[in-house]
Amino acid sequence: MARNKRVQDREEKQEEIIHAARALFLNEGYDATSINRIAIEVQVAPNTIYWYFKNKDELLVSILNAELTKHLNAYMLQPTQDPTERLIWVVDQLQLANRLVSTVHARLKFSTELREWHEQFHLLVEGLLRLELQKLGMANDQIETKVKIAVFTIEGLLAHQLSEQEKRAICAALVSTS
Amino acid sequence: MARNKRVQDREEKQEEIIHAARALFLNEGYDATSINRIAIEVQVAPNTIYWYFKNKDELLVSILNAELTKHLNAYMLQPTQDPTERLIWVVDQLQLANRLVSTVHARLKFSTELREWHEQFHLLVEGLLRLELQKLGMANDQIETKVKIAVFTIEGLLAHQLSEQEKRAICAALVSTS
DNA sequence: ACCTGAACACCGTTCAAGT
DNA sequence: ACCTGAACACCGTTCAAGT
Repeated sequence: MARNKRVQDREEKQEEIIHAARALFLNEGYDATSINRIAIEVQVAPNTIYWYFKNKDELLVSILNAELTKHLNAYMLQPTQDPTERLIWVVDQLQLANRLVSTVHARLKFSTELREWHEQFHLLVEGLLRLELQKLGMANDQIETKVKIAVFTIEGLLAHQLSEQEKRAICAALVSTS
Repeated sequence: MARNKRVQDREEKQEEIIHAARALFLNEGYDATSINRIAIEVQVAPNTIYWYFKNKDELLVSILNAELTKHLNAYMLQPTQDPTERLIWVVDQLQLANRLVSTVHARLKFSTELREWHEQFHLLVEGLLRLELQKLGMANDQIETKVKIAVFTIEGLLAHQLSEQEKRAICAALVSTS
């Protein structure tokens, strides 16, 4: 059917743009990557990007959703049961996407779509953390505060490069039930 | 002396620009405040700003230094000895300058001067926190990790608006010695 | 439906010229 | 020393026009 063919093409092209933009955002940064630069990579005119995405921030959100799906899958399939190691694993994964993470925070004030995505992401991470802390048998009245401290600390770990040793000590402290 | 007179004038004009820019950065935000807008406020041509400050980020650093001096003074004069209350006080002060704080983080990647200022600021805050935790008699091998968690959590508190209740619970947990 | 050339409005910053 | 008019290079985005 012509209808389906077209939809297929559109999605392929969208993914092509997402893929190119993702690489550029990670390597050069969001601000340093002009729409023009992405367009060159995909071999179209700059304004063609706007046929597939409402604007630069929505393109970013599309990239983030693709990344999230990918990593969430890996998280679920993780073998380790040790909570400290699981937390370190998450931090390491986020570290690799560090540039995207800080871009999200930097652009919160410019895009409501991004703000919504960010809020969803926070709720998701908090939910996963809550589960881990419950599994450890932490008292319920402590959990909410600990979860928030943990989430903020993870963000801090990403924003400020610490040594491997400091990172591990912090992660261990975050999941300690004392 | 003509020499001194001139220096005086220059500093006055600089402070005038700092004062105007501070208000605009706080009310409208750094990005939303064009150099042109500041120039209008001070009644000069846009490029005149560059006679007094190397660029927009250096103007920001000047504003930050003025703020820091002011608040550091108030911190030292604070009457309360309760560590939780002292911490909440700091968070509240930073909350009021919230827009400046997030601007600093957003612009770290664009300005080395700002990066240096930010690092100094972190060292200062960590130092003050370390002192507070030592006063509480916390074990030395725990302090470094706790200090880092506290600093990151404070940043998180500023970035994400929480309720008064949550804020207090978190601050209390940060200075708990258990 | 998809793509483009040309333009728009705006930005921080620079430079040569004035006093 | 201090200030300015005019320009530069660049940005994300829009619009009318093409196929």
